[in-house]
Amino acid sequence: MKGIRQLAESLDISIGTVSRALNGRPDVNEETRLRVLAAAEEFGYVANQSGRSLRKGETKVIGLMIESSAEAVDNADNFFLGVTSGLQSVFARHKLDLVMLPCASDEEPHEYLKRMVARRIVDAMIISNTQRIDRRIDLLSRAKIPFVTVGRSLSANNFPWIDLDFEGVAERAVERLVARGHRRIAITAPSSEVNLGYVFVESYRRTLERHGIAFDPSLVIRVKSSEQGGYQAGHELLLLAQRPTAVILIYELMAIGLYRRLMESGVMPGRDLAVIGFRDAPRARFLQPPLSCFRMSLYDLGVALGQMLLAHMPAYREFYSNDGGNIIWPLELVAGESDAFQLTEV
Amino acid sequence: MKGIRQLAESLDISIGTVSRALNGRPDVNEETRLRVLAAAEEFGYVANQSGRSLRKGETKVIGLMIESSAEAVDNADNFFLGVTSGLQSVFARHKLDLVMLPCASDEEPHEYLKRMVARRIVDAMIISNTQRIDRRIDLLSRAKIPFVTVGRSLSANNFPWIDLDFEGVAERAVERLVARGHRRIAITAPSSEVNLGYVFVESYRRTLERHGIAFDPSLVIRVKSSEQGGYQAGHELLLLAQRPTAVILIYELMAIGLYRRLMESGVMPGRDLAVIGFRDAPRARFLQPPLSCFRMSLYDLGVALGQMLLAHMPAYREFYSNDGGNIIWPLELVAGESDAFQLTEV
DNA sequence: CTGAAAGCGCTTACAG
DNA sequence: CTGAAAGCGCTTACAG
Repeated sequence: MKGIRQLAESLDISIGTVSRALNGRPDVNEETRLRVLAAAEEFGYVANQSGRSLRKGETKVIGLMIESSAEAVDNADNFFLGVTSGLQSVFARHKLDLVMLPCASDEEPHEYLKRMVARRIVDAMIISNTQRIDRRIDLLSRAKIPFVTVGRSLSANNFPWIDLDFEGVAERAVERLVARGHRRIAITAPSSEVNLGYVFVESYRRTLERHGIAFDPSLVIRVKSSEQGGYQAGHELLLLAQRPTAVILIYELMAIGLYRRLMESGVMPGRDLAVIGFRDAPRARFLQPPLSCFRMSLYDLGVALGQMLLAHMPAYREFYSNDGGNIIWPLELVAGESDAFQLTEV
Repeated sequence: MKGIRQLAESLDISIGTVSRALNGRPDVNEETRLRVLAAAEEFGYVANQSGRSLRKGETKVIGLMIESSAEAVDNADNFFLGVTSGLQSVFARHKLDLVMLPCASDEEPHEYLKRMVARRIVDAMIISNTQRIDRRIDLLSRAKIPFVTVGRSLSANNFPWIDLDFEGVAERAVERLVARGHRRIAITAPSSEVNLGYVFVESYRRTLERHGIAFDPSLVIRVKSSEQGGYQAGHELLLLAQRPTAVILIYELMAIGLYRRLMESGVMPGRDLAVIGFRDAPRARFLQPPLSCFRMSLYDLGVALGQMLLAHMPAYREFYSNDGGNIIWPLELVAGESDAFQLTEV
């Protein structure tokens, strides 16, 4: 079986009728439709996507761009795989397929996206890992490709995004530690220009100042967002002249490396140093003492991203209310034991 | 800028010449080519993939099918992200793009693949998680879509595959444990029909028997290949009337759950029970005592998969020798301390 | 309700 | 070296 032509020939009707029958158009005799459907099923015929796309100007494919850097691999981040399920549950309603587009680490993300967009492989894009200045946002805006980002950026002031509540997490983490008597609280920040780092540290700073604690730049530890980065952070913490009594992590897997480095020096998390992590991750659950961190549903985030994206696509917007609001995605505190001690005055 | 027609118009030449210039055909005046290239760059023109695919009958896209089940998400497996880099390094040489096709957990993998193949979104496929009987292999063979699998299967006797050396791992693990005096060695096996489970257990059985140790079905513990599965395995081990002195795990993350369950009962891995894991994973490196396990390069595996696939594609086979040989991918032992004790007679 | 025909954006023999 | 034209597989006005 090749194409619609062969199928039509075998049924002795025109390709137009076959197409209409297959696409559920109302102006087809019911008996004809049944014959066509049966034959298509028998021959395993499915419309060639290229022909269809060329004619309709749409591909019915949505792309999710991810970065497959060595760092991402080492981190073994399940973030996007988790989000994927939620996205698909929304897209499936409209027979849209999701493909993940991995940008190789040796390719510039902007160039990669440009190529994907120009080739018109997808109708819309979801991008993530937004940088403070992110040219991809201009690119997509100018190309008029519907898109939504995971993460804010300064690059444009009006585009659809959903971002995790980094402010809220930093604020609540600081509050929690201050309530337990901590005044010297360190924080980790990513060494890259990813936007969330700025948001996170800024909220930390504001919350500290609200409590009359001066912001000390030496307590902002810039490391990679990885297990290794956590180890490095532990190392740097221990070297500080006046050691902090607490540390807030920006990335869940850092806790693993941090714990290890601390324990190597006989410093016990949850007893000698309070630790609060970011997102609850299955892999971090084994930590002893259990890590205090924040939890969210990746699936629900995927659903929200999918709906927001469709609300911005002409063909689907009727089904989704676009209130124009971007979303700060809330996270729920999971109290562990890594910060469960009251600091006694030294 | 829309299509080739507009670009040709702006240059006042025919679309045929533009196409030839852009595609590096030799029969184009060098000056003309330069003008075309400059204009294309300026307008950000890139050939529409649908038009191109339709005409050429190829998409220049390779698909990597992955399964985004809840289990896969929880496991946070970086396996495919790691392989991706290697694949891309090969594909980039031929301007082929890689897309990851996530099959939703509520869709039957065979149906999903059928749809992807029929729509002709990709020129070739890489599939994984091969089952003992896997209809996807017949599907791809019949559709004449070039493909390569990660994992063997009984479904066909001649198709290109690369599989991890499960035999070798099981064999060496058993040898190692026997050499340390163990006779009662348990093994975990996946509860699904995934082919590797059969290979793994069969090799374990053969090696035991070679050492005169009878195979005891009660020591084959069927659990999910996940952290939770490891916990469950630990639980079942402890319940066995005659407790084994060693256990071999089929999946790296199981070690995390296993350790936890054992420690809850005061059973210390590496002292009270020998443990050997499968693949070395960044996340498992924190385990105390360090896990004895096996190591491999995901990147190199990706390169090998990419090359094997291209050797089976008419358009690229000239560049790659296809010796028809499938590959059993070797893993290297990383000796930890989880099995570093000699069993003394009880 | 159905058929014949146009055309989506490309690439490539074929002429010249 | 270049242009004009055919045609890849579809969908969809347009006639009837």
